[in-house]
Amino acid sequence: MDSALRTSHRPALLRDAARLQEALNELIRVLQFRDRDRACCYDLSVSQCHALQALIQNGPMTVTQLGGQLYLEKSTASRLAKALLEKELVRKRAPRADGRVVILQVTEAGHRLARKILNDLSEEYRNLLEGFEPDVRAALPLLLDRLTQTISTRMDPEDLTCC
Amino acid sequence: MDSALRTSHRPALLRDAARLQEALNELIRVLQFRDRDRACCYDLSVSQCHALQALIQNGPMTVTQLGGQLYLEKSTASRLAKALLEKELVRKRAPRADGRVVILQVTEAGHRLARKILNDLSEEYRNLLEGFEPDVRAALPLLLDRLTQTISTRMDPEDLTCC
DNA sequence: ATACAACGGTTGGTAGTTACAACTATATTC
DNA sequence: GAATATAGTTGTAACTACCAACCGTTGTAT
Repeated sequence: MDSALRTSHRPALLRDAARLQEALNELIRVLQFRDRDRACCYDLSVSQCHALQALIQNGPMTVTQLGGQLYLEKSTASRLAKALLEKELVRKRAPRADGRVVILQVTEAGHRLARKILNDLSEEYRNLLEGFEPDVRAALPLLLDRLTQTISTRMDPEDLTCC
Repeated sequence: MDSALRTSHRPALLRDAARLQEALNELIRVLQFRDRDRACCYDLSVSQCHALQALIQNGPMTVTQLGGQLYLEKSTASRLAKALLEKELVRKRAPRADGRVVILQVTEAGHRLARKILNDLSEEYRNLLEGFEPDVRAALPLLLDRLTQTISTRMDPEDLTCC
């Protein structure tokens, strides 16, 4: 069906691009809204939650590395670290060779909280995924990873801050 | 392969849920970063850009409806509208029956700017999609729409602001 | 018919997110 | 040992967003 649009490749690609653009826009709005809504439940802001998860997924790291993980400027990462330190969800690991760096390590309390958040959220995603066919369930994360990877590497090389 | 994990259904579903959770987290970070980076190019903030696109996609609407589209509080939507009005990308349509409502309509300048933004972004997405197989290209937006739809309806009914 | 509740929108105040620039302290290099 | 580079922090400013209080319009009830 809809053969008029599928006769040539170009229009199909452009149409898919436009649809992807719209779909991602809508997705980002919904996710942001959900995250804003959920964050308050744990006495943690959205970005603090992301930081905590990044530290758990990738292990102890420096402030700058944390910023890299989250695509944030080092000053922003520093303040994020400060907030997590104050809440004692993270601690500074004994400095080693280089006296400048701060190594951030998730505390037991941090792990507990993160586990709780992950449990709650996974529960939600489990219910959500039940509405999808098993093969789609499995494919979805892989596809999203690939999409993220592609977008991310498309931006990295230039690194130009504007246009 | 990996039969230990696939013998029962439960673990597979939970594992997919966890992966989806991580994948979406990463995706949202990358997209936010990209949007922050791009916004400045058009003398438009990220949320103003979203508002403009929503008004174009869904036609003229009231301030509250705009807020609904973007998952924002009406006061936030009001200020967004104000900013777009000041930039003359949007105008107030002649009020009708109800003297309270303001109907927002995109101006010619607004359409021009939106077209430009969409063109630039579609160009990016076109290049991005070229790395994907044709069937994946077509499936991706549909899948994302479905995902968005599912997340969105999962939140609507409760509408509870916290926990 | 008039008081009053409901609604749409705006404004004030506040909190969180983020970047850029300037700064401090530690390391490296020549 | 001075100059330079690097890691992190702090000051400042713009953006995002909510809640609460408000104004004016509309609808409803007595």
